[in-house]
Amino acid sequence: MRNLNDKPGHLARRFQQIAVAVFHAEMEQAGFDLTPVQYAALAAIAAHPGMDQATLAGTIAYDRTTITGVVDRLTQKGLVARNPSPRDRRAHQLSITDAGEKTLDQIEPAVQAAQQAMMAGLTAAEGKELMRLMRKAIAAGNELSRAPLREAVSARS
Amino acid sequence: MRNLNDKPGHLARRFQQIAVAVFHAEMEQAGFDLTPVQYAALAAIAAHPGMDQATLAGTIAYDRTTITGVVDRLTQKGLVARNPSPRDRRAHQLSITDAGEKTLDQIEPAVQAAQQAMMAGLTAAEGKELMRLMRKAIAAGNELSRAPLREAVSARS
DNA sequence: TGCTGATGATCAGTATACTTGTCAAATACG
DNA sequence: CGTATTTGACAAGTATACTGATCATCAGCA
Repeated sequence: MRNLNDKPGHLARRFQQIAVAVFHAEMEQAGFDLTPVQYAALAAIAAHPGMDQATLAGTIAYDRTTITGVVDRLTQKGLVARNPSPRDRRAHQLSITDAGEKTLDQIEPAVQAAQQAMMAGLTAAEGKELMRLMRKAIAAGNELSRAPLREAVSARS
Repeated sequence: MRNLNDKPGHLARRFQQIAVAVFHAEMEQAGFDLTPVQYAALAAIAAHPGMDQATLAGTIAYDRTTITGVVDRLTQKGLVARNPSPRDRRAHQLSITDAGEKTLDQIEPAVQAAQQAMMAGLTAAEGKELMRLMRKAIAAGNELSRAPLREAVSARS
């Protein structure tokens, strides 16, 4: 009988489920209230200030409609500012606030701890191999999800 | 700077995202409207008829509150029956209907195709190794999520 | 028997994720 | 220059997932 443990789909969900739980736990212990998505978005905005929401979505491989809500919550927490773009009146320019910058610095240890905790059962070599295999599988399937990863093209025109 | 591609948390989310998309695509192509969770629940009920919802949740590692909604939808589709348990008036006994059994048979090829498609970028050996590593990491972190996997105790002690 | 704690199910609330559709602005093209 | 297509953002609707709470019932124990 085929067990659930033989299905990559089940294993993927389960691994991600644990990863999210670990992230939340570390974040709470550090005294912050940031979800994995919110962290990824905040870090991406810090790295590419002035990007619009669609570009942000592509950079971290999230759906555009999901990003709307994420940015809403980050704005509400005062970590991100959303301003009209001078170049495209449809778009919003995203930038990180001072509070956002500070938060990003302070949670870095918790983020590192979470990434290690979710690999706790593996040796260092196994962890590396797991990441390599996931990267390879993801690269092959990138276009299959609605939210493929898109390289952030720096401003050109 | 640390790239997203070095974070197991991001890779896990991305891989799962693609896995779900692939599952949906195969399911739709086969003419069915079952989500991954609904499939897992249906298969588990078929394998252990008469189990209650809490046991089901433990068997496929889902949160109990999530299972409530999943069973609702399966019942609405006529694939699963929910009856009061004769032994515990709090509990609901779950069983698969004839339509559920038939559906389960018919979607099997699509499920297999989905499991293969999400590993398409890997060699067979790599796929096996990816599953082994995920299983190992999951085993170590099983208790960290709110919905740990629980062995379904078959009628034996 | 009465009390206490554990358990099964559900609900309320929050946050992802996705589909589909709409709207306005920008861009491409003839 | 005007139209057709694309694009950025959002709204509505569905389905996971989780936290925390409530409620009824069950089981252990004094």
